[in-house]
Amino acid sequence: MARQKLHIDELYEVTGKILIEKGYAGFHFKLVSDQLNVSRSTIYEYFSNKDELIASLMVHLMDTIMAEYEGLEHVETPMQKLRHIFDSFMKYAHIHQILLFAPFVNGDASDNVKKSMATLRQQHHTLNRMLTDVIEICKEVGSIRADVPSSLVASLLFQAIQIPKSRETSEADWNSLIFNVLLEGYGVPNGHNAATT
Amino acid sequence: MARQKLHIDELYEVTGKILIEKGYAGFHFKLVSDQLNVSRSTIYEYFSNKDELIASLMVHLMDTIMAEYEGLEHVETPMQKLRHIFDSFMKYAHIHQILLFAPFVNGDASDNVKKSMATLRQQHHTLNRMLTDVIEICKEVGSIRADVPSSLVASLLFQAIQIPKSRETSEADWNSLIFNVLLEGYGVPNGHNAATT
Amino acid sequence: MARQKLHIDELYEVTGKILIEKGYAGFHFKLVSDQLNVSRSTIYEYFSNKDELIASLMVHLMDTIMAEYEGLEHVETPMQKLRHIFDSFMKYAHIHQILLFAPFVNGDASDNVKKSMATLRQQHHTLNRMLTDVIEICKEVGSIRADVPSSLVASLLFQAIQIPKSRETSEADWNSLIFNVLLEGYGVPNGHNAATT
Amino acid sequence: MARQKLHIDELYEVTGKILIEKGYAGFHFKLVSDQLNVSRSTIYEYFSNKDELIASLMVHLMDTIMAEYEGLEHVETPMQKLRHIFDSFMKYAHIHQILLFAPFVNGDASDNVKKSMATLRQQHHTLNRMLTDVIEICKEVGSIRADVPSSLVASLLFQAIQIPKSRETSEADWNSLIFNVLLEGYGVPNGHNAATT
DNA sequence: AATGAATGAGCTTTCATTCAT
DNA sequence: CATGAATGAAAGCTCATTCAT
Repeated sequence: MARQKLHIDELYEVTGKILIEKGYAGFHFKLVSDQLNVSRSTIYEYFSNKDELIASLMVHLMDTIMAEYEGLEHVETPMQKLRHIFDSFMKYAHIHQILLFAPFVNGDASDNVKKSMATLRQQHHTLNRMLTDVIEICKEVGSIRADVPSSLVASLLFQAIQIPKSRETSEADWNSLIFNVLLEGYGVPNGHNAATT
Repeated sequence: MARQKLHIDELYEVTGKILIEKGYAGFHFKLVSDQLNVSRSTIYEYFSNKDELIASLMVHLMDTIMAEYEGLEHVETPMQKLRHIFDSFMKYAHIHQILLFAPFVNGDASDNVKKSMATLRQQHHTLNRMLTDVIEICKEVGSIRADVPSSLVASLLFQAIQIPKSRETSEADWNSLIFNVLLEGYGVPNGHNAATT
Repeated sequence: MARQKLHIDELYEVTGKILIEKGYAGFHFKLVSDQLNVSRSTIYEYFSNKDELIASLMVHLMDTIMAEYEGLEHVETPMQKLRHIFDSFMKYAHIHQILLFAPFVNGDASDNVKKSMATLRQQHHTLNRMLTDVIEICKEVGSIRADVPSSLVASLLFQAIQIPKSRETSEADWNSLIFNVLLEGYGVPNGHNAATT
Repeated sequence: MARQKLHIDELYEVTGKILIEKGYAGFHFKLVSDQLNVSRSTIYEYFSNKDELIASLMVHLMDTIMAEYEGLEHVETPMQKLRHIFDSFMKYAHIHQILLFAPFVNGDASDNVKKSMATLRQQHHTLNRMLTDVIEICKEVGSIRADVPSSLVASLLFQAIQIPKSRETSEADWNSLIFNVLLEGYGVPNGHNAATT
């Protein structure tokens, strides 16, 4: 077979795709090398083991995500901030799916992995804090019900990444709809909702 | 090693636990046999391969789930029906998590597996239909917003199984809260929700 | 399953059949127990291991064979004796096929096996000697070409057991034909056989 | 263990040897890898399973055999042709022994295996036809007795591969002798063969 | 006697990883 | 850099054999 250049970004792309499709344990170098038309051993020139590749990918993806929140302070209202965060969740839904595999990464694989995962945890924490802070402020200004735990609001917003995309609606409209439904509920105000107890 | 009796219900239990913890590809007979203190080969006396065990477990679990909907017709209002379904989602959240791995089961493993998975798909379809029907009726009687696609409502209700349980609140209260938040939204009616565009 | 009596003769029969069909290494207790509708472990009540069963079967079969030669001394001419031996080869062709697996039997399996195999070798040797003796006498009386090694004649006679049975001819006729062809050749006397060099 | 190069021809050689010694079911990769001083897994780099290796070997061997019959049309008399075929049987006796295991190959193992076995059956059929045709022609020209079924003649010629080699005679002489004995019989013409009934 | 259930040994196969070129 | 080839560890699976009932 003719020699094939390995491009890291392609490697990352394929790795992410396989992770989503097959799960963490279902990820194998063979699947990657087959799709990139390179030899399995070539990947080892760049990453010394499976977990290093995945951890490195995660850090890379997390960077993409964090970049979204650079100018967040300048966004006007807290609810607009929340919306911004939600939009970025939806925009990078696939990335968040991948990051969900973080707990599976074997940190003992190497020091590099350990470091990557530490960074990742750090950033994940930052992100979480940012979201919770915004939610708390929303509550303070009276935009979000005080009787709903912030963690629940955060959960609902985050889990929206798993909602299947609509094929009839544009992505923007679909996201708006979901955000709105979470905010206002799918119930009809003053409707026949007797079961709410 | 002293001979150890293998109980199918324990086997099922451990299998489900490992599936949730490690994912489909991360499931191995060794993990099971270690936890049950039996020999790996003993499991093969009952299930001739991984997929047969998992498929069999899924059918078993699905039966449990379907039993929940026996008396559903007698529930009074559609919204109460919806609540009933939601409650059973939450009650069997762990089961639904396991059933999410159904697409990974290798149907070619054996005819038994093929049959099990067919049954499963059938029941899954029935369940889906039931839920959608209830939602549609809720819309008709004016309990659920007509502008929200039923599939989205279904998604939100179903994905609630992934929300981490609260440690401060009783399960019943927690479920009520979630159901209520989905219905009425976490936003404050007539609050400062300018970002809803 | 209802308890099933295990009859040794059935066990022998099935064992022989499987040996012929699958070869020595392809023989498994599971195949036997399935065909006899008994439990695998039941066989161990009679034979303490695989090789013991097979060795025992072989001794049993060899006895059947040897019985054929009881009255051989009273047969008139040496060629008639040869024919008698040949007929018994053909009659017990399937048995001889089974006995061909003798070299595969693992004598270390147990002392019983060792003894059985020793008996077997002894009888095999006796049989061989008997055949060779008859051939030698045939040569002496001028019935068999002196220029053909007795071992070759023996080989040809014995290997006839592998010739597929004819479906058009009765077994007796078929055997006569083969014996005759071995004796007189399939060539036409004084025919165009220039390649015989 | 130091790394050891695996040569396909050695692999084929050892595979054939083990097949003859242990039979089809008695063939294991471990036996092979032990004899070649390579790791068992190394063999899987070349053949993805037992049957693929064996099927591949058989195709390879069959090619060797078929090459023998390239110039057969130019051989003068039919009896010389027959002799040519017989000689090649004897020359490649060990190959024919191996090919006898073809019915045991598990075609379901993979598509490659299926294809190989189809090729093999095809060639086997060609070979069979060739032999039968020559025999029929021999009959027509009066070299072979018309009262002997061609299938029997073919059987006798083919089964000669199982006759143990003589240690006292050269291979050429031994083959000539066998061919001659089959043609003319081991009986003495006009001798005391009263048992021929 | 006959059986169901359990086990270990050993074979099959996959895959991360190493190494010489 | 990229590769082909080799390897060991571990998972998948089969089967002879044991044991309590």
